[in-house]
Amino acid sequence: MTELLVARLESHMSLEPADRAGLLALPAQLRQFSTRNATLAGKLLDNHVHVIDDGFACRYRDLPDGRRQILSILVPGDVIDLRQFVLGGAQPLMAALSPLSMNAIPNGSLLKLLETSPRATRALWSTTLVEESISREWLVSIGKRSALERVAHLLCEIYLRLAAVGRNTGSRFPLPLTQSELADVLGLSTVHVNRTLQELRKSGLIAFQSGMVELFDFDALAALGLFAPGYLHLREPGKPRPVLV
Amino acid sequence: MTELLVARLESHMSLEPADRAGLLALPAQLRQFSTRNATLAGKLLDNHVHVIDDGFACRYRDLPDGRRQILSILVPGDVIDLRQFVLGGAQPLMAALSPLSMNAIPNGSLLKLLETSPRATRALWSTTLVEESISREWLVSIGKRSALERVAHLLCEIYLRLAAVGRNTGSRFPLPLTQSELADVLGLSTVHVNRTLQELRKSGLIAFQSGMVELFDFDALAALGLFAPGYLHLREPGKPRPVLV
DNA sequence: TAGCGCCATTAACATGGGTTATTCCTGCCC
DNA sequence: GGGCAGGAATAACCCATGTTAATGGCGCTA
Repeated sequence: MTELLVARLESHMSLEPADRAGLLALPAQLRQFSTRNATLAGKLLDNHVHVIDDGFACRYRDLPDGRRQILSILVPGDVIDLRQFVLGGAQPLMAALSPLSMNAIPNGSLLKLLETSPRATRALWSTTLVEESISREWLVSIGKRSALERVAHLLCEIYLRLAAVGRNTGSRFPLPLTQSELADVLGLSTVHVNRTLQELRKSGLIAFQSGMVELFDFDALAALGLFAPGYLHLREPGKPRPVLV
Repeated sequence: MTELLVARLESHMSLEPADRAGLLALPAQLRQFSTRNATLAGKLLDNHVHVIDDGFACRYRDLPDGRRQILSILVPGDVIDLRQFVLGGAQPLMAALSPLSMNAIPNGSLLKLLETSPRATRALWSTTLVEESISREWLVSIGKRSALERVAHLLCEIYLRLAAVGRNTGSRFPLPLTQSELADVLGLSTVHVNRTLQELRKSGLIAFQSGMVELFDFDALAALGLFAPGYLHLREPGKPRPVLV
């Protein structure tokens, strides 16, 4: 049951049939978490790697005095604990932003696949590189983009990431974050997120209600947010990206 | 001539003798760049991976209207183009922050090593994960830390990263960035970086002159910057981190 | 359907850090 | 050794965004 993982890997690079078969043969256990907002600490299986099957989660860091920064938004297809698998040590905390289902793959099975398939290894490696690329783009947003640009940029990003795994409906997609959580993503205050969303609504660019976003003019929003999709490393349908070997 | 690379990998995880030997056997060509401030675009060898041997560089992103965000500071031991090697596609721009020497390793040789050594693969993978971890910590800084905390945090980070590859001298270390470049790292204005450095100097915590920093009280600076070194994934001397397999 | 709690919205006000501009310093070049 | 250029240091002023606080709405649950 790791089709979604394969789809995700193939959104970034092409796979050989043997690698795809190896990945699809990985044993996976589907696990459900119904409660929003719950930290995932202690809920993940030890010695397993988890792939989000449905729902949203986030990584975050808390500072001692209560400030919180959300470090990444995790969507279906994201592998959420490769760092621990490869490097060991602690991961940033994670929390569910919606009811969540995940596939848990035993470390041992994955390890066996990686021992025999350098290409599958590089495919998984590349998902961590894409995540890094996204982190860096968020640095640009928080460091240099205005509030309006930041919000526009984030909406464009999430839209494309969801579209890559088929979780959008035309120009609509789910985004189950409160304004206060968006504030922690964007390095803004809740109040200012609200002001900024109002402004985007008044310009007729977006609707955002009950956790659903609609983009009325993606190109205009992308221009406003100085959004350039290259950092997502998505292969365009017609243009497979050259891959090593 | 890739001892520094091995040292760097071993600062994060332990290597088996065979892996170390394979890494040390990689052919490498030492290349010098004497001009500061020059973009590295077009200066790196195609189909090679580069490891910084001496000097500082940075990755950065320019926005169309001239805003610039520095995404990472690259120090000796850093491998600077693994993303391109694994994922292809474009990398963020890079620039030299000082005269620079780098070892260029042919992609083919590296690929051959990775085909045969899953552990060496995971070691290189882990350097990209550590870089990602650093990017995320920078997100916390820019998103949530005050200017004073940001500067303090950055100095602690660079100090430890340089110490891990033996490029500090007691509590002193090189940091060849202008205040305006620091501003682009920290998401601040040049003027405010200056104000903040003055404040740290007045508190007797640091000296910073001609590209050399001295930390008079690392612990106090770390407390001020809410600095917790875990995200650097450095193995403490006495506590080797458990590694897969 | 009453009551509770979380979230969104808005207003009024405060401020950290940005902007602009000037001076100073130092190293370098002719 | 005079002039020039880039960086550092300051000052004065400004504004994008933060803070605080109050109100309203909506979906639970009993």
